[in-house]
Amino acid sequence: MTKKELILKKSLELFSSKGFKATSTKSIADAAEVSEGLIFKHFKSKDGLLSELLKIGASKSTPEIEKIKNSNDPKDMISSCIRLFLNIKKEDYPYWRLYYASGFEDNGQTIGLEPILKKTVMDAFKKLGFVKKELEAELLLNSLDGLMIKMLTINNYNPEPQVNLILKKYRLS
Amino acid sequence: MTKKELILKKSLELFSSKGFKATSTKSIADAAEVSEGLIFKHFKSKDGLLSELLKIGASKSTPEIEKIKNSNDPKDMISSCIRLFLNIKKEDYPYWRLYYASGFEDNGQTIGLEPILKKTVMDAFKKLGFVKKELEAELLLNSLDGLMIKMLTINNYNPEPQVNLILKKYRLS
Amino acid sequence: MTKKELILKKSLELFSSKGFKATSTKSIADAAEVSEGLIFKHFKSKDGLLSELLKIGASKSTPEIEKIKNSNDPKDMISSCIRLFLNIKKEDYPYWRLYYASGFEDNGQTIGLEPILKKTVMDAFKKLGFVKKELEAELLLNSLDGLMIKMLTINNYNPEPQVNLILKKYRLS
Amino acid sequence: MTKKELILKKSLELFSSKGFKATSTKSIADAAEVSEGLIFKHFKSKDGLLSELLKIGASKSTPEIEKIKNSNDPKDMISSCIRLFLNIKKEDYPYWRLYYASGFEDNGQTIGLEPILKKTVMDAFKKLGFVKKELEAELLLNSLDGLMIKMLTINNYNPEPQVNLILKKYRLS
DNA sequence: CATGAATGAGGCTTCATTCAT
DNA sequence: AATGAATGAAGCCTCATTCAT
Repeated sequence: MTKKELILKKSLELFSSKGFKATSTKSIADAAEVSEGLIFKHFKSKDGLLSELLKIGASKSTPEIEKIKNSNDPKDMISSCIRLFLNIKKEDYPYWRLYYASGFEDNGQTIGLEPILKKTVMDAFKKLGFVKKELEAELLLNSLDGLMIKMLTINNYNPEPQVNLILKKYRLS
Repeated sequence: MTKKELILKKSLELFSSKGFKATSTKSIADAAEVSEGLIFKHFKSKDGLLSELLKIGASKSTPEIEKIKNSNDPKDMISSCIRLFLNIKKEDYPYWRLYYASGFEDNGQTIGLEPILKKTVMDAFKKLGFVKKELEAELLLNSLDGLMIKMLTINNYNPEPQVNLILKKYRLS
Repeated sequence: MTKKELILKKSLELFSSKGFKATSTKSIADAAEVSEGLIFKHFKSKDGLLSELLKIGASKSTPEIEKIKNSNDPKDMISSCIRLFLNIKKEDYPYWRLYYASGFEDNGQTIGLEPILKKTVMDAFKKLGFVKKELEAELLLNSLDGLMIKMLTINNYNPEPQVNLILKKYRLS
Repeated sequence: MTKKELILKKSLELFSSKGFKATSTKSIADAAEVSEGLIFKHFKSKDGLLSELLKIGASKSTPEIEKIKNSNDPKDMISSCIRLFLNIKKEDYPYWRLYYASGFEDNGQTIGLEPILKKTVMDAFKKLGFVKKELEAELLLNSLDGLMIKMLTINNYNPEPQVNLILKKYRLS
């Protein structure tokens, strides 16, 4: 692992566990066993480091989400959205935690899964003949956001039972 | 309004909109048109101010939640939980935003409605004959957490349509 | 005990144990169970309180020292100086501690027993026929200063053996 | 002289002349023509700076004291202890002033030469056949403490006459 | 690429002091 | 005489960032 990668790894962990503001560049440097100056050589600023982290995280989840979007069968699509959670790797939790926390730090941004999945889910509900497709999409995503937050916050939380229950409610299991 | 109350009011606004860490005690003092020292005379420390804020907020929502808990009919109880959101006053949004954000700041705490309502909702589902009462309670609360976050994050978000949809899903409307 | 006396008592204790600078007016007020404002009503400033304390302390030891100075027999005089220590009351230790500490706080002041007793002791040595009366006086006072510091610093230190030894050295016992 | 050394030098001067508490880190930074932050980069805290200073000072006097301790002849040993004072360099006065003042700041610590020299001096008196060796050692060290304080407190004080007088009293000159 | 010394702005907190009551 | 709310300056310390090496 290069020093740059080490900085990315450790800063993600720290930002996601203690918060962006509460994490000092010094503590990142210490955790990555790297000089403080190097962080700025690589990322220009603390904000630059955060952006990079969010970009990398987003790009990691993109392919999986693309796959969902390209699904033809609306039932499959919704089912995949719900199952998505079971496939998130433990190592990617810090990224998601950071993603959700960032939504809270500055007010006014959209938060959660909506900007990522709303359009897709709405389309699926439309194809399935739901009239109030937007409301339905929102409800599903809200439930999933709630679940996600629990996963990210509680140690060793197992989302499977909830996922199954949700699938059953939508008669997808 | 006393100066102490002014500090409480302005700090709640600032903490909830910019985050606890990102809000300086100086900025609170300026907003409340008060000397910085006074904050510490009244609340000992910045953390002390936060605690006070959370305590006050919690005590505000307590009576309403007590009322729900004392309801005898389980259908009423669940229905009240869901409708709860329609009754949250705009002026109390900052408190709730702070409450949710605090859950994120330090990892490991429980977050959201679960510590407040889980037992109550579980009992209601039990009385209604649900087998997987815990899972059902969790699902409902997750949905409501997702909704809550949207309410708190998006300006002028109207929760009523979602509330109605959820009520319909549980055949409570 | 009036509130003014309480302030004097508690501030003496605190100044002498923690130092003048390290003692806040708040801590004095707390210890004396009195409002902070009252300290300033009575003594104008923290420095004023210190002066008052030193003045009171000095006036307490004055009569005993006057008595020594008025002694006719030089042997008695020196002997009394040395025995002085055995008569200092436990309750007056804080004052003496403050007196010695004050000598250290700002550089350049004379410190210790010299300003109080030098002339007296010198006269006695002169009457006893010592040639180097000044040096002898200084030596005696230095020894007594060293002893005094030990008394004031070490808990339950008993100065009697040292006093007796010094008396013997000067053939006064 | 590196900036770190400059900080050490100036802080020693200031602490010893105005007292630890009464010296602000800002005033040290100004005196050393250095940013305030640098003090904390190098010494972690104001207390850390004080410790460092005391450590350095102690290590400076150690070799001379070791030499005394290793002396075989008890007369030489005591004589060296007394003469010690004549060899203290003017530049080391601030350190010694700090050392004595620190003993006063927090109550309960031992103060002065006792922790440094008592055992050595006692051994010497024992070898010389003194019965009350402990009392004698204490008396000598008390006298020397008194002398030391005068040296450190009074500008351009010359300890030589006192040193000679003490040597004579112990028949060592 | 990498370091570590150095900075200056700003953060939280404490302090002596004032003043209306 | 006594309080306690209030202040503003100052104190210690942390921070993100820069720069010479």
